[in-house]
Amino acid sequence: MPRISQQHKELNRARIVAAASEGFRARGLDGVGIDELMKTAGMTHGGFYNHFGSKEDLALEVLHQGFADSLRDLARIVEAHPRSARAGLQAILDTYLSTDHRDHPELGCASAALAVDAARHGVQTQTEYQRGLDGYLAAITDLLLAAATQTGTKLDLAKARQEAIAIFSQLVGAQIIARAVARSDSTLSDEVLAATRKHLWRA
Amino acid sequence: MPRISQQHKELNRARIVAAASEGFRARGLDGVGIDELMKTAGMTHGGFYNHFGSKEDLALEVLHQGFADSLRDLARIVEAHPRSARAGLQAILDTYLSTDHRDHPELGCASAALAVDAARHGVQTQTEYQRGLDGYLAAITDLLLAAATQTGTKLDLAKARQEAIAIFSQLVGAQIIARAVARSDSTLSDEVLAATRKHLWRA
DNA sequence: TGTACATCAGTGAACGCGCGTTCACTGATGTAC
DNA sequence: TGTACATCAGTGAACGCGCGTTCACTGATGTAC
Repeated sequence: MPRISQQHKELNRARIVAAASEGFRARGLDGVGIDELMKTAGMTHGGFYNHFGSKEDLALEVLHQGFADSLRDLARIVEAHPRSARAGLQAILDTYLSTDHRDHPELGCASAALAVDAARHGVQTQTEYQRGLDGYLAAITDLLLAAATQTGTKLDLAKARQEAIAIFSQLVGAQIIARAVARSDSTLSDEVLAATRKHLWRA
Repeated sequence: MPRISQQHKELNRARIVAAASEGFRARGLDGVGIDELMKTAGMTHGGFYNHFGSKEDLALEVLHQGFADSLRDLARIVEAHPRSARAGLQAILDTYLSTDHRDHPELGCASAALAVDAARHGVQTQTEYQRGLDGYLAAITDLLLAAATQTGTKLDLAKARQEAIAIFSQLVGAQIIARAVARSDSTLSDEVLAATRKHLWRA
């Protein structure tokens, strides 16, 4: 059958990244093998190295693209509430802390799914994670500042960023904990998400 | 050399658990092999199955003991502030969000280190994690109630528990994020811990 | 208390398996004329 | 436009390696008399 056209090659590459994006987020960077990824992408494992130099390279691309996708999702939610930054922020919190997000890590936030993997991997992986985190924090900070302006509250940049970090920590932590007990005690898992939601609403 | 006395056997078993406790927290349940654990414990790998039925069994014991240890540490901090539950709580937050805790996951909170592993493992692992989490939340809830009583604030049980969940989510999330960028951007990592500390102090 | 024997904790080789990676091969694609 | 040839994406077998687990062996420990 080979060889394949150049655009077909690019499509295949995209398929590999898509398969890895879901697989890595669901089961970790070391939890899915190249053989399985390539099978999911509709190929055999040998061709992998026509696209990537190593599994590590793929992980970096997945991390990069995963954060970009998440940021795009975030922007879309904000745009759906053009009148009120506060409403946009609340919509983000609700989406993030939904049981749907908990039950589908493969489609969800790369930060919650891959933070621990980043911590256990090399500097390159951490750098990619860090860039994504920076983007996230900047987006939330902007949203907090916009909300403050709209409601006439005073809020300086430093404090807004501090708040953004605290909020994001809470989102990631709650989702990770909720996922850790999802199969053993779904009531407790639901409670963690609900309590965090209520707690954040009050601020 | 073999066979060994019964108390020596128990000591060897404890050594295996200790090695696994550090290894698993530092690099995950699937990140350390039995061969390495047994070597760290001062033996060869073959004897492992005289102590545990499988690696999974060891993981369950490590999780169980890890949470018990952490709860004991927590109680010790509280006892160091007998006059003020509020001061005890603040000491816990400071300890948890210290750079020292970030830099030594192998000696730190089992929840922050192993939550993602629990999510990706079987129901038994999740059940063990859940029991530990329950203990943690109960301890923080009690502390919040005690602090409210001492300061004359009204706080019902449901709200205290909600607060406890929110606080713990934030602790775990901040520590996981801080660890994920520790090697790539220590300034950002420090900032995450500091911002979360300040945010929690205000409540 | 002393002896004879069963037990069993630790050893180290071996097992099957899946991993990341390499490679000779293939034939359709892309290119030079 | 047509032809001849180089390129190279995907295939599938193979590589070395580390994993969790098994097992025959050992000799000191524990026990029965």
